[in-house]
Amino acid sequence: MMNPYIKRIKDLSHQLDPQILTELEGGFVDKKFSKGACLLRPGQICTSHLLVKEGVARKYYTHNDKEITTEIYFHDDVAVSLDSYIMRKPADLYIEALTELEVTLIDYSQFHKVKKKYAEVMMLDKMFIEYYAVWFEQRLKEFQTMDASQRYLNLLEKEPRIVRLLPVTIIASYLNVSLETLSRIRSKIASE
Amino acid sequence: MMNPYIKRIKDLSHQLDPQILTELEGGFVDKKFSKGACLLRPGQICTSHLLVKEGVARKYYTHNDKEITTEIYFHDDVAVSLDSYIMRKPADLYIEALTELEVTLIDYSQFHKVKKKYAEVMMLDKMFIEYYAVWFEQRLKEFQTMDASQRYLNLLEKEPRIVRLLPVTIIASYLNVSLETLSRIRSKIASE
DNA sequence: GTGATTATTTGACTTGTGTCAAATTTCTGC
DNA sequence: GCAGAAATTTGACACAAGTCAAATAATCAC
Repeated sequence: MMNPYIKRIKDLSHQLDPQILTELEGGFVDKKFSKGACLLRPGQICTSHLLVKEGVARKYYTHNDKEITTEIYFHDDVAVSLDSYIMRKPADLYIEALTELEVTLIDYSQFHKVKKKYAEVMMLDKMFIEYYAVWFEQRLKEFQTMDASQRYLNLLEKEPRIVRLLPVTIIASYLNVSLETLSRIRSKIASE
Repeated sequence: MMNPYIKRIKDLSHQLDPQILTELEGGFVDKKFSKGACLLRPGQICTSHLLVKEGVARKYYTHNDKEITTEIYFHDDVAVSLDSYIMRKPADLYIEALTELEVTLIDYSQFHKVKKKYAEVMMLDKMFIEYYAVWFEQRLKEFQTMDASQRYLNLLEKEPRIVRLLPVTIIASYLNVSLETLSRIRSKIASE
């Protein structure tokens, strides 16, 4: 189920020296958000990674009053506006709690210090971003090669939790189709 | 013109210790390709970065016999199949010379050795991938929010060299529209 | 230059998907 | 359980963009 590269990152991070882990955890803060709460909004600078412990969140931006959902986070996923985080500039998107949500905030500056000190942490961070880039490349390919139905079926196969747990509005905005089109796709599939 | 983040990466790489530069260059090999030559094809493992010194190249994949161009490289751009390179698995795309081409191959294993030895090189590599991820995110956004004409106008503004120097076939496949549609878009713009 | 090939444009038609509006179903609070 | 709100479905229509085919323009070999 889990991507093998993500698995490798996890395995390696569990093998880190306890001393390093302690230093890393010095920059961790646990926080709870209620459903609908906004963890990041346009104009704010994203100064931490958000590690989801419990609940579901999403990242989205708006364009012509339409919401476009770009990522959906479940347990153990990491939410961050990479653009805002690395360039240290204001974000142009929202990160929102879709349910009651518990996250661990991994503060930029503490994480940065530990990365500078320990090459293996820098390496893990690099691996995380590599995975992120490959994920984006894959997702772009899906938009370039699949029509709406194919994207839906693909999502159903690769991310069944999204289809199972989230309202049509969110699923549609993640697939970048209108509510109505998604509804028609589903009824067509059901009638086959 | 140049992206500020890319500029920062370049500046930092010019400030590297001469000793490090020498070690890095130990893994460099210059190579020439003739127009139409293939630098990488599906099934091969991408074991180096290709730094373009002279000429133009592109990356593309095929889907239902249609070519989809994902990146176009000019002087100083770096071509690599990230997926194949980091996972060390066979590529599923082509990298092709669009003109007579001169590149510097940066070999994986030598580069890897130097990265392990010098944290600043690892850092630069990480910054490169961060940029790549942000670039992909941006490109995905373009496909999600712009129609064919907007994508063309956007390309004209952001990457005029592509529009100016390359045949319609390539431009169309980079914009993910048909030849005919691109042709109509251009004539419509010309008539305004 | 001339003919042959290739690239580009134009035309006619089809289709996927969006939009707006209305109907229906599901969810909520009380 | 019921009223009202919200979410989802269905219908009618419009339009962007694809496809196939033919015409025209540009390029190349000799």
